[in-house]
Amino acid sequence: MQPTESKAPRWERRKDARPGEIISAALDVFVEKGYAGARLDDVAARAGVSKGTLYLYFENKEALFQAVVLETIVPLLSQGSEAIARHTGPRSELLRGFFADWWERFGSTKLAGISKLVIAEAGNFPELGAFFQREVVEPSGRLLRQVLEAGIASGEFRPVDVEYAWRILQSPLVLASIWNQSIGKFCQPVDLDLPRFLRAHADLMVGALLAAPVAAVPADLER
Amino acid sequence: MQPTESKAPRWERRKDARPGEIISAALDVFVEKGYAGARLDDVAARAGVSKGTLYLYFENKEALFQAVVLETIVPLLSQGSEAIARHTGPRSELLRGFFADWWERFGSTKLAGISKLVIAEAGNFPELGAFFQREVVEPSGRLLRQVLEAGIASGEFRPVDVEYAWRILQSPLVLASIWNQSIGKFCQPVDLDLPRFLRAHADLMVGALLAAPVAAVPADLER
Amino acid sequence: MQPTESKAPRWERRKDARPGEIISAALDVFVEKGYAGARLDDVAARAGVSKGTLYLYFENKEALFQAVVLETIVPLLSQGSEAIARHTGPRSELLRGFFADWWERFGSTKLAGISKLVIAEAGNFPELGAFFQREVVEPSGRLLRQVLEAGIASGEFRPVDVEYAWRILQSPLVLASIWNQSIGKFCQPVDLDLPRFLRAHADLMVGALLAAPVAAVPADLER
Amino acid sequence: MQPTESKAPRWERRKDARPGEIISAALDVFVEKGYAGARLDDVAARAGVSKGTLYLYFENKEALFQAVVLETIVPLLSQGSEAIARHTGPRSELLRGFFADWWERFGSTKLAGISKLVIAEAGNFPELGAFFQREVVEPSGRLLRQVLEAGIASGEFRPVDVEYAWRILQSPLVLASIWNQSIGKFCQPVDLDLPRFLRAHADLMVGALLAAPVAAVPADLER
DNA sequence: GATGAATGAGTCTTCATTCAT
DNA sequence: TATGAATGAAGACTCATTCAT
Repeated sequence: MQPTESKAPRWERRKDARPGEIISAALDVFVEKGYAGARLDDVAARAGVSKGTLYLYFENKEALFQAVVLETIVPLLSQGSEAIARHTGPRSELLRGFFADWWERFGSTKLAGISKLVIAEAGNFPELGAFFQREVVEPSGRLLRQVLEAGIASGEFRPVDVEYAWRILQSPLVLASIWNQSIGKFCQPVDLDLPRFLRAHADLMVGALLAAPVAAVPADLER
Repeated sequence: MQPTESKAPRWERRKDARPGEIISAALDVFVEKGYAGARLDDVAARAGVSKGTLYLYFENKEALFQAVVLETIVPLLSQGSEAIARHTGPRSELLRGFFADWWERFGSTKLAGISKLVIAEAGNFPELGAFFQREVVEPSGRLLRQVLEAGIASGEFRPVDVEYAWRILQSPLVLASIWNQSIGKFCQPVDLDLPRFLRAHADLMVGALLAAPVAAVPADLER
Repeated sequence: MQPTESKAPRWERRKDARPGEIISAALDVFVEKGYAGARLDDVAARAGVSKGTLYLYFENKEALFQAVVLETIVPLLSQGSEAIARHTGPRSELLRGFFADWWERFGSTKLAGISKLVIAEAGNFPELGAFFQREVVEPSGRLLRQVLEAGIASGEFRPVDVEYAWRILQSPLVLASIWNQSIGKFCQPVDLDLPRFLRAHADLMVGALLAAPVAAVPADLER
Repeated sequence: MQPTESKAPRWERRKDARPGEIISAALDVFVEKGYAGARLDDVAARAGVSKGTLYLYFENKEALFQAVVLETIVPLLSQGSEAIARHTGPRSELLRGFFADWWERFGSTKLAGISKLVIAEAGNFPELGAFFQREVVEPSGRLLRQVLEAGIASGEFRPVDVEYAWRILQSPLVLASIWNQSIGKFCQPVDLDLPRFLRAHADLMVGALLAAPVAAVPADLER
């Protein structure tokens, strides 16, 4: 009847672009709904494909989740590792940079939602937790440990229990990022000043590590 | 009144005890499985009632979940400031004691599961998150802030950004307790030594605060 | 609005009767559609229950199928075993009776459809085949072997390879019953005379076994 | 004709060969998995074509299935009566030879899978069953009947109900071949000795037919 | 003609919720 | 009140079929 109407194809062939589009959609849905709560229908709809198409690219829900982690979080780790290798100058500055980068590229983004998700659902999906532990937590720990050990070796940091210190040092950032993805989304303390939080964290952690007493505390923080 | 009164009563427990028993069972199941993963069948079985009975006391799963959080968290709050008021001696010791207590009474218990659960489900239940923030996080923050301020005022601690420092100082414990409730249940690093972790935490945090160079580092860790 | 309409209950509670009703419905559907082709929706509808109800009584499709076999076929085996125990007189008569019973109670009924189903689907559902082999084929073989061995021991039958003979003797009946459940349903040879087939089978098989030559062949079978 | 002719042809195989290759692949898959269990993906892969190509030659799965049966069964039929015509000597030997041949050329081959498949699917494809009955079962029956009638006429066999005897005599072989294609694939009785089974079958059947007392029983089986 | 990416209806299974007893 | 049998909507996953390339 309407000759111009026949032009809309039922679907398009986009083999190369699909996986990325699906992963991106899946990231959104997983972060928003959690693992169990994420419906593959929703992922498909958001990616603009049909449900069946998901299974052309990913074996099942778990594989899709792992792909999300591998594609979005894991690449950050190698970036971090390069930054560390490149660095010259005091280790304390490297540490501050590391924390700042972590926050900017992970903690403040929706990727942090993945951490929250893993913590929330690891009880019911142990493989998820093990996967995240193996692919994200441990590698990221190795980076931080490396920095600490180098700083101690050079005499810049005092000797601390490195095996545990790396967890402790990053905990405030990790917890804050998780917090922002859950409770913080709805009831942010009105006056939360993120830069100031990051500064306070870096100052305290560097202070905890430095071999010599801290020299300068910004005057505006004096009570 | 009723001639049949001599027959054994069909239900023995008092109506008043039921909601509490159900909530207690639900706490266990929710902590163990998360919200979506918790099956009302399991809750009922653990409470020793039938599934239908749950609906006599709670409108639905969501209402039960809210009741659990409200009933189990509130009782936690009326403790702690007394210990602080009683304390004499160095503030650093008070701080170490505070952390040790927190871990023993909360972080290492099933109650930590509630934190995890709230974080996990706050996205779907915003009021829950707000409630937890208002009733748990902030009061506990006030205590810690009090200690820090007193230490700074007395010159024992260096001046730090108290408003943020309290979050930072407790984060490692909070995160560790949450971790233990999820991933840690299935893939604990084989050699995790909890006392050593607590010691490392207290050392680092006290080190971050002390105005004078650290004195308490064990000699065998010195380079 | 219509006061009399409220009388129809949404469903009835029939705990004891349900399993039997479901099994009966499942037998029909399985025989009609095969294992893979049987939809649990259809089973439920035919049993007059909802799909969920099936899962109150049977763990899954396979368990339902096994229940069908256990409830409908297995009881026949113990009946057969009793009949054999009760028998006195020539073994050839026992054998004729055994075959006649088998046909009447199994081969000519829709239970034979289960045999066909198992043969048809054992390739895709090996457990199904193994279950049937274990619960039906082997026990029924033991019965027949028992008869043969007793007949040989008494000198009534000539010595044959019992281990294989039992399969051979019953094959014509088994194959005919399977045939009737598949091809035979649509293209029965017009003049198939079942009693005559059964008689021919019994005559040949007894003839194959008897130590002495067969005495009487009915005159009307002569060419 | 076409200036581009010097380029390598994109498809090498002739159009005419395709249907046969597909049918051959489909035979394997159908025999292996049954109708419902056969995936067109597998058929395509085994035929070395894409799934879409199947639809160039066959309207749908059902049409492909029918083509498979029609193409593979028909060629089987133009054999056998010659062997019978050629034979001289006792009919019992002819019969033994007939059974041995049948097993070797059909019962023990993949073609037996077709019998199983037809029996399994005749319920859903009545025409298939009718076709098989008409084109395979009945012609093969005529051959066997011929042998029996000749043997009876010559006095070597006792007079039996030929019309039914031919079915009965071949049933054990037919059923065994079907069995091997389904349950037997997964749970073969450990000690099944096929030659011994064939010998037992021939002995029993010849024994059932011979007019005179059996002469051919091996001495070591005598009581 | 040939391909294979894309579709979407269909099926088993789970579980929160209802209601006859 | 208490029960637990019954419900039915929802979700992960499969695969025959279509169609843009």
